[in-house]
Amino acid sequence: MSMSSHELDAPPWLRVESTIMATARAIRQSYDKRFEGLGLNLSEASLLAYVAEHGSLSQTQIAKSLGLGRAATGALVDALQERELVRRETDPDDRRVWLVEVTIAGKELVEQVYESDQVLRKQLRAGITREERQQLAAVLVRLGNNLASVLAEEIETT
Amino acid sequence: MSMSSHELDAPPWLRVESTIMATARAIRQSYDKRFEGLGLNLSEASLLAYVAEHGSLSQTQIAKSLGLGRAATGALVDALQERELVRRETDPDDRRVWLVEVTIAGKELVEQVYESDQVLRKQLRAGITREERQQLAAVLVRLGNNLASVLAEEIETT
DNA sequence: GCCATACTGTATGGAGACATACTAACTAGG
DNA sequence: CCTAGTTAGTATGTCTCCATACAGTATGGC
Repeated sequence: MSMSSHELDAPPWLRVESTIMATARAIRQSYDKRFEGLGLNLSEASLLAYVAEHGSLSQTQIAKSLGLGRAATGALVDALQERELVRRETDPDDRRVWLVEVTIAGKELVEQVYESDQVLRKQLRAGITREERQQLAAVLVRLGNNLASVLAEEIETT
Repeated sequence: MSMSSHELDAPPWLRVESTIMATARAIRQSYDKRFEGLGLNLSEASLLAYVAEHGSLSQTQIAKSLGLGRAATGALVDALQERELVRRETDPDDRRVWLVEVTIAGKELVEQVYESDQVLRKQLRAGITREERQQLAAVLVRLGNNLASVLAEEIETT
């Protein structure tokens, strides 16, 4: 609602931050809505698609690849497992590990995830060139790196 | 360690979304950390600075300007009021309304907020030109508009 | 004046993620 | 061996926000 036009009259740091934040939230909302018919949210769909593509993976590997914590990843796997879209196999080489795999039903669902995604992506990209998208990503990554060093610095002796 | 943060190997939609999301979270974290010494988080600092600049405002006005919901705004005002950085005055013209004002102590703190912000902003902007920042904002806004129409469309059964 | 409607602020419950701490299990040094 | 340190997954508490529902108040049509 309040996301459409960003005429926030807020202090500058908040303006930047909240624009990014609001955009992120909106993307999540759009995808959640789009995937709703499939009974998935964005995170679940992402996990499912990722595992479908890369096969048997430990939860820690998944967490790292998806940029989530291990706890959050475990919860997602729980949810997907309950719907039998995914199953956990024991790792013969390491008894601590669950190897996560997509079931047949899961693979079928992934197809629909891809379709839904393509429709939505097209809408989101309207009026934004490929070049702009790439620049957006590049700047965000640099910003992320700056943030990482700021946070790291803060820990070391300040 | 967390330097190489973003080599996400995730599905494309998640890559875009999670980059934005992660960046937003990191910004929030950085500011929270920076404001920690002042006993504030980003949202509280923003609210405080905003009210300090614009004077007596209702919570709804503040919520709108800061891009938050009314409930969240009320909670922030509660927290700031408890520390006596802000006080609520009744509106003589409308008994539903609280007019929020910054106390003397609050105004002093705002000065420090500005200082902290300037230091951090400089670090975040390292290696990013003004032009790039403006483009970033512009693209985000367009993306936000696309998202808004997608969400709206979804409701109107177009 | 009286009523329907709209708006302010609050309470509550839920979503989604993180940080921390814990158990079980692996691994390397002696 | 066996102990210390590390890692995988889980449990718990917290944070920040949203959505919804509610009570009190305002406002405009009649």
